[in-house]
Amino acid sequence: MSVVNGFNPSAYAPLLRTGRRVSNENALRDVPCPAAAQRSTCGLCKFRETCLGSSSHDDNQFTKPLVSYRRRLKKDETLYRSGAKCDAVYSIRAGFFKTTILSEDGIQQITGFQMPGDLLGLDGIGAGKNRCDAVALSQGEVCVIPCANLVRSIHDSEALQAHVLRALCDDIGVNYGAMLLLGNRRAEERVAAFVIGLSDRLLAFCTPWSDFRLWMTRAEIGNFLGLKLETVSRIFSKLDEQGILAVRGSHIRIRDFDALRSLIGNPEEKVRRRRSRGLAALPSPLPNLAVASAGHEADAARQLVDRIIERVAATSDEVCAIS
Amino acid sequence: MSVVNGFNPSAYAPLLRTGRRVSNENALRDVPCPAAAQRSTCGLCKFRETCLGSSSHDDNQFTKPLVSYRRRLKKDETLYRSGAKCDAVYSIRAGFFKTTILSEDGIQQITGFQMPGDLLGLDGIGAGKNRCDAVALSQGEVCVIPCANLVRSIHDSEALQAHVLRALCDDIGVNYGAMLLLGNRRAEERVAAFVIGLSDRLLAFCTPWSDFRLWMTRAEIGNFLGLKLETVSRIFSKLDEQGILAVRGSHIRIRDFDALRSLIGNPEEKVRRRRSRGLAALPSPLPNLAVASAGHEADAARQLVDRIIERVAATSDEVCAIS
DNA sequence: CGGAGTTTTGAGACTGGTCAAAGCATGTGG
DNA sequence: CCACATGCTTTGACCAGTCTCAAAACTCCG
Repeated sequence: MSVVNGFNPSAYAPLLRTGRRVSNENALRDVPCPAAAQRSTCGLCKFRETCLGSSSHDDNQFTKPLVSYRRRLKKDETLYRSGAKCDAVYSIRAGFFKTTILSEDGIQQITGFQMPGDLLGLDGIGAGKNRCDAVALSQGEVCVIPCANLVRSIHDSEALQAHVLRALCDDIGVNYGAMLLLGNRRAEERVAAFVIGLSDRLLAFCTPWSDFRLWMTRAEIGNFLGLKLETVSRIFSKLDEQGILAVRGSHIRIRDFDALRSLIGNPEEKVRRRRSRGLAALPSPLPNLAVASAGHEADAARQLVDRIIERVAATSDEVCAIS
Repeated sequence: MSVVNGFNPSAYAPLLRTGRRVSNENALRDVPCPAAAQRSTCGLCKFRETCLGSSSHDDNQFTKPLVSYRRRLKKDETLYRSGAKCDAVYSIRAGFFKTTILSEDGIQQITGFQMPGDLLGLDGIGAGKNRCDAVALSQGEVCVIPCANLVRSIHDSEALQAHVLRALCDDIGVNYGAMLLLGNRRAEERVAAFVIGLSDRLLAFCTPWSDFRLWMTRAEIGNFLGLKLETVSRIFSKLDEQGILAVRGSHIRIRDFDALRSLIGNPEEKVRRRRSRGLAALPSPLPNLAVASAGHEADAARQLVDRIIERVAATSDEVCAIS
């Protein structure tokens, strides 16, 4: 680890203290476990080693700082717009975001939800233009990494190059998962997978995985999942009745994780129907468990172990509340 | 252009001549315009400048050859498997391919169809593992680019780095388009968009855009589009009846391109219903025409002009048949 | 307390899926 | 060269899941 690695609690503190608008200062306040979030914010960042400049140990040469400044956003504020020149990439320090595309005939599709530790705008560096709109779902803060810095640094540092390639490829993997979800899953499965996916990512971000806030509206969830908001609402209600989830407005709690997970491959009594002809539901010719679930792959093992440990250990839901 | 740029007609000729199995030697025979295909194969390749090594003019240093060898595949042969170590990336010289992912519970999703000029396996370089299975839909041939070569060369050549980033980002853009298709479009729109997309790409690949072979089965089209094969078949039949397409088995002809295109935003008399609430169908707040249609962006202008010229000029369908 | 936006819930319509059977195309073997 | 087998495609009838429209309930905020 280099001395200056970007993780500096004091640099983070102002975000907690400031906030002229008390009502909207929810970027961290609403995260059930602010201390944990604070602790891990820079630790999750892919560029933490080089963000503020460091004497890079792999190339034996000095690298200039990646991050030029930080930017804070209010809820509903747009970070960047599709089609605009991509002059920077962003690493999320705080807050939740969505990215959307807009078709020629005005149809909007949410392509993803992002949280602290995620990168925004990386998909624009290839063409030099942003492909999405990025909008804050809550108050948030991002580290601004100018593309010029990034491209230069990619050339200088093999580690950084690997990071960027990795992030891009992971993104593609996540998109593949989304395509599978949209193309092959019924509504209930999609919602279940969505909640599980959120839970997984929140866990990596070190907040409680079973009890969190949905930063997006039903309409946004539905848009992302290819469903209408009413359908999402109905499924939430149904899973609530079944005791699998506890949904109260924008707050959700996973009460039976296994049941939730089992919804995905086994849509109730439809199972016996599933031996259909055609492409779907092959009896898994080779035991390929690696793909299509999310974007984990190399860290998957470690994360999975962490998750299992935490989930098993957590008989109560008050896991992170100690801090 | 460097002297050795990989485009060498004599190197390509063997593929045309060989073929112990007369019946399956259809990689090029079935393309309506073999001469055009041959002409453009290497010209479309993103690595044509450096594939065989060249004194790169942007870095003023000698670059080692990218492509180590070529590999020929029979129909239904697997180029690489998901989860396997990604030791190479492939540039398609001939033939058509599909990439698929397999979920943990055995559901398969086709993530894309590839044709000459496209890259395969690039999404694996980040994690070092392939994320998809890649399978040949026809006899084909690929240039094998070992990852080691590629990663080394990315570091040496800024142009190549840009190419790779560009290809990855374009891939992401295409995936976004697919998500929009799967999440927001009805069956007829999906099929129409699929045919148009194929046509566009075949045109870039310099084969007739209006009259081509569908290399994939109905089941594969349906899987890709999130529909069942019967639905695809029904829609083909319907568009055939309407005189928009002429579909005979695996051969398709676009008879009314404008009508086909107009199907996408305006699903018949549903238009007036479309003033729905929620996220969909905003009246296009900003005229953003850049996204979500396909992967073109920088070359879009040129390609578009070409396309329009060719499409307008082509009163008959026998465009490329001169060669 | 009132208003705007979000969520829930219901009733009915319709798209697309499911199952089934017949029609075709392609390749194989006699 | 033809008959047959296999796999793909087409078409029909029926049904289920999801969408649409509508209205009431709720939440958040001024």
